[in-house]
Amino acid sequence: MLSITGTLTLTAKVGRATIRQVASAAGVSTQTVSRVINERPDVSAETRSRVQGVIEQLGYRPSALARSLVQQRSYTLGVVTAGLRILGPSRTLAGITAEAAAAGYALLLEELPRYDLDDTAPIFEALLSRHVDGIIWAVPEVGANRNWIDRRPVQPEVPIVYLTMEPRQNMWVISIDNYLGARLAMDHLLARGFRRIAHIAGPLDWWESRQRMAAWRDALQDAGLEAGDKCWTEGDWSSASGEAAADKLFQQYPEMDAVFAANDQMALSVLHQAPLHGRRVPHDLGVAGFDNIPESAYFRPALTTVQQDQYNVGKVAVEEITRIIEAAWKGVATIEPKSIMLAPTLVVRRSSDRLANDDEGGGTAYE
Amino acid sequence: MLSITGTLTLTAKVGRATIRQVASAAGVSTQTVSRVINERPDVSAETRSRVQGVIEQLGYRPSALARSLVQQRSYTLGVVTAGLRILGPSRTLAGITAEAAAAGYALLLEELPRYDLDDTAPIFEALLSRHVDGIIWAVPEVGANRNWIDRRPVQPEVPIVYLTMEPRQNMWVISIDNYLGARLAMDHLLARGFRRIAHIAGPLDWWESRQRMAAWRDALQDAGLEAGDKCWTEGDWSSASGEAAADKLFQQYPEMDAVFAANDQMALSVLHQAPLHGRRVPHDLGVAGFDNIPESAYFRPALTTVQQDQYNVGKVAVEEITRIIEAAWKGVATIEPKSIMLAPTLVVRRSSDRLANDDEGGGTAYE
DNA sequence: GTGAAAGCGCTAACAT
DNA sequence: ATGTTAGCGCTTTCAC
Repeated sequence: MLSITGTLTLTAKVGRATIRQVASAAGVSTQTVSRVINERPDVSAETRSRVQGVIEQLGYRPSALARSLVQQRSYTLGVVTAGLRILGPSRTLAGITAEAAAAGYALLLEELPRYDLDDTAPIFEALLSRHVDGIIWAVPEVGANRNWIDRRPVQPEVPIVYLTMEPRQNMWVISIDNYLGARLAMDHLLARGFRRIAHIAGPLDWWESRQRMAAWRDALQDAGLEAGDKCWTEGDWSSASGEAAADKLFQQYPEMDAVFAANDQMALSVLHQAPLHGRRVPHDLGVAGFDNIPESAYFRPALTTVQQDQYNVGKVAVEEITRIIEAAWKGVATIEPKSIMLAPTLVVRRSSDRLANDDEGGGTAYE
Repeated sequence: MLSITGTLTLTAKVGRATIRQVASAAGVSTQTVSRVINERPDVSAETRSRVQGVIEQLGYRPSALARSLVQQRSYTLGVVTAGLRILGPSRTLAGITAEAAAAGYALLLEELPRYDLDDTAPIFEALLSRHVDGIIWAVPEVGANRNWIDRRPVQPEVPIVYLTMEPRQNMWVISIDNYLGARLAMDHLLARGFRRIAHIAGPLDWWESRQRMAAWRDALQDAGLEAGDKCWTEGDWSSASGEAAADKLFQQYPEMDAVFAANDQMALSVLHQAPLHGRRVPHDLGVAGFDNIPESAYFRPALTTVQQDQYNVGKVAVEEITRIIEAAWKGVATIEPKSIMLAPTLVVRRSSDRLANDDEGGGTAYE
């Protein structure tokens, strides 16, 4: 029977055994313990079970930190987000957490205090100093907050996947196709017979807002319809701004017969303002939104809107970045960066049904 | 002039200088470089600036990993969350990220796939193996998902702060006072003259739901009013469940003159179902919700609801846990665990104003 | 004010 | 199948 005092460090803290303590208690070398915890085949069954017994008994837990240091690989992803207070980014984050867990990666999270932050160096420093294997930049493209990209070295230390932005050369970008989504909504309104369709844009320093607005304009122009300055106005995503925007449109474009709002919150305000201007939705005014927030099926009337799968954006981002990391690790020739555009879908509800029967006003939303 | 080949590792990867490379290039020892990057006073101004020059030039960045290993302290917090798809948890997370950044801590994020997960050991393993200095358990208390707490060792390796749960002995708990919040809503409805107040509860395996419901019942009973089984029903937080719940209440408790819903989404459905049952809100039916989601000011009528500052919960959690960590690090005698209950506030809007003038129906919500 | 030696906990590369 | 040596990048003694 081996004395436990052997090479045991006497000052060992309670509750945190080291590989050396395990080795000594099991009467083997640290290397053998390492082989056991990494499930390597070249350990005899007898030794393995003995070591495993000691591990259990001592409550030993390998240090991912030490492992990362020696392997120069941390199985950790850096995630930079912004605007967690609103729902979109958190959904993307949910997709990231789920897929990262499945892929065996931990997540180091940073949230930008503002969307329009240009000095991103400290964020990268913080992440890289902790040896992340890759970075997911899940910040919407707003204003000039992508300028720093052009200042970055051509070969970054770790792969970076960018979300929610205009695809660019030589970069990994994963976005929802906002233009397509808005186009789906517009084509639907046109097909339903609406002709004078107004637009409440999101803040136009957002790339997503510009995409949605471009689709609105193109759809009208392609149909030979009017899309002049009086036909649209800008909001800031909030219901409050939507209210002001709706009032403005009723004033400057009274002949409009439909409104396409850049998100559901602003569309909600249109639903509420319409009756005050003597319009019934959808008979006198068609309305469509964007996002498909959970409540939109319960607006009155239920809101036709564009569904974007933000959860999936996060999921795909992790899938891609882990592929890149694994490839680089295996020494595969650098993978060519590509952009991925995910297609949104249209959810048709009552707010765009101009021939709707008045009687079926309540009850469940139909989709 | 020193040859750069001196002690330089020739296989050094581009873009990642080590402290040794800096030392060698600056003609000093690694200790001196360490002193410079840690802003220790005992370095001559001349040496310091020379070293700093080399650091800039080489783009050297200290490895937080190596530092964590040797100092046995990572300046990293583990955050365990659940339900990022909905807004509450993300707001708390936003408070955590902001305060952690301010305190100089990084965040390792884990999301539970389900609320009612009882086998939490792997989560702790993952976090502790990465040497987190503390853990914030930001998972709502649902069903038996707190049972594992009683199985944990009395002295955990790192401090844990629990959010959104019933305060317990010898634990750090930070919660919103749901009972108080619901009581605020109920006392307000009673003060406005409503007497037969029904309740749509959240899922009753949630601690928060039970708190809100207890306050509903107590408020009625304290006023000598009825709070029997026909006066309430259970939803699942969704607007869809709220719709079914509202219908059920109109059937089983037709004499009700108000509804207190456990969240705003379910309250929204009450607002919509009321007209179908010949009730005008607020004249024939008062309605109050809980959460103050952004849209609730734009419901029609605008919704009276309870505001809970979930962002602040996250902020306070980080403040507390960093205090505990710093204290432990300085060897201060263990701080006595305590629970903190944060008070919600009531936001009074039109849906509870039974004497409201019909004319002022539209426009801006008044608060 | 500065440096040398030792070691945090682990694994890669070689022994045997 | 197992052990030895070296070292990941840094900090902590303790010298000088």
